[in-house]
Amino acid sequence: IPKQLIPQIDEALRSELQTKGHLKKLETGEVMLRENANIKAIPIILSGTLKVSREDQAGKELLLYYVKPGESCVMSFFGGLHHDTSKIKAVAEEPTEILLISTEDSNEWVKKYPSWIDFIFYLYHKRFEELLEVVNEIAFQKIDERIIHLLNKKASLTGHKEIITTHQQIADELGTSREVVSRLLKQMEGDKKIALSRNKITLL
Amino acid sequence: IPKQLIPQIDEALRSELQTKGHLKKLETGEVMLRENANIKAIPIILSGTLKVSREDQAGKELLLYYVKPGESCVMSFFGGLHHDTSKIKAVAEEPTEILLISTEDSNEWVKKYPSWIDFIFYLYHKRFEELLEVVNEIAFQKIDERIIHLLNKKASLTGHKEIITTHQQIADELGTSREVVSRLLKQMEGDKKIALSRNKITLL
DNA sequence: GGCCTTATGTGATATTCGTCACTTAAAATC
DNA sequence: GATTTTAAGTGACGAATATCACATAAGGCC
Repeated sequence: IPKQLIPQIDEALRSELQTKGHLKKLETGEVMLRENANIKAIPIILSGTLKVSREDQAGKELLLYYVKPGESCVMSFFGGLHHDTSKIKAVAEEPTEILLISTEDSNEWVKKYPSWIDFIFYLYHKRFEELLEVVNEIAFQKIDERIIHLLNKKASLTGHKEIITTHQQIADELGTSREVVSRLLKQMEGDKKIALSRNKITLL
Repeated sequence: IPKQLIPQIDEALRSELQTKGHLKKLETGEVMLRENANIKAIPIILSGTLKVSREDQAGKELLLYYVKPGESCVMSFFGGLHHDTSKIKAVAEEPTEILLISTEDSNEWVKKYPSWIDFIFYLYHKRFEELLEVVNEIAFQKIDERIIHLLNKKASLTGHKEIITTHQQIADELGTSREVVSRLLKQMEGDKKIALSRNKITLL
């Protein structure tokens, strides 16, 4: 099933993925990995999107990044190897197909396929940079800027200027409260930056 | 020079580090790597401490983590490979000795020494988890809690209950202002959690 | 079409934090 | 020991955000 999804790996490895990987389909909203869960496998996204977020003790959430087709949740990689528990939560944003790779297989491929190593390194690095972005945002940006940024991210993810979401959801992803988001969105509507309707925000 | 510093690598690689690595000494406060600089080598800390932080456009700073002996600044690893520029700043907290590894050597070792791969993976993972911690802190904790946490971290780093620092420095590391830090510290002193004097904070 | 659920709008108010404008104090230098 | 530099203390104020308490509206469902 995997093809030009992951260009950086070689053919032999690609066919190993085919035979050893275990296909799984997730519904929208289905939780792939919850915090503190044991990590048993490494998922590679075939289609759809995973949303990765962090929660604090009080249950407040914060979006970290999206995992798109051809990518993987790297935390699983090393974590799986060392019987670590997950520090993050991963939820399907839309119907999503993933290929589960056992930690044993991955471990073996590290020895056999240099391109597997490259792939993992690439993902680690990418996620690392994304995390740095998140740090920058929450440390230095005001919530209205963060909302704009999030809306743009969501729009580029789907390719639509219309974003199907609720204010509550945005608030959760930014770790703030619904009222704050509603107020700021209303303000942006006044500034003709967006148009609001129930369950939908349109970028202008 | 390297010895039981990095237990996870094997002897052959250890001697390669000896011969190929280039020793460098940094003074306190000396900048090893600034943001947007080209990455030419991977540093391994032999003694001392590197402080890694992020800056925003306005020049505000934020401490990300400390790099201790036997560890490395992983951003360099992949970044060096792909001629990336640095997203972070690294400064010596105290007189620090580092071993510089060229990206070419590292690249070769990836093929020759499995333990080098393990080492890099381990560091990536560790740094990743630390970054997640930072995200949690700035997203969910109030500044007084973050100050306490920082003081404890500094104390455990040196092994002393007396921390040599200024309020300004703490403010910088947390990305806030000096006045805020002074006020909150004063409050903690009232609560008998710490004792204050010029250039020094003592944990009680 | 009426009812119910869920989403959104909004005022009032409290906290937390950032900023400005100083003062005071400690240490460093001469 | 007087002077200068640097660190710390503090009041006043403003901005950003959080929280509470509702009112209103939009869609789904019977």
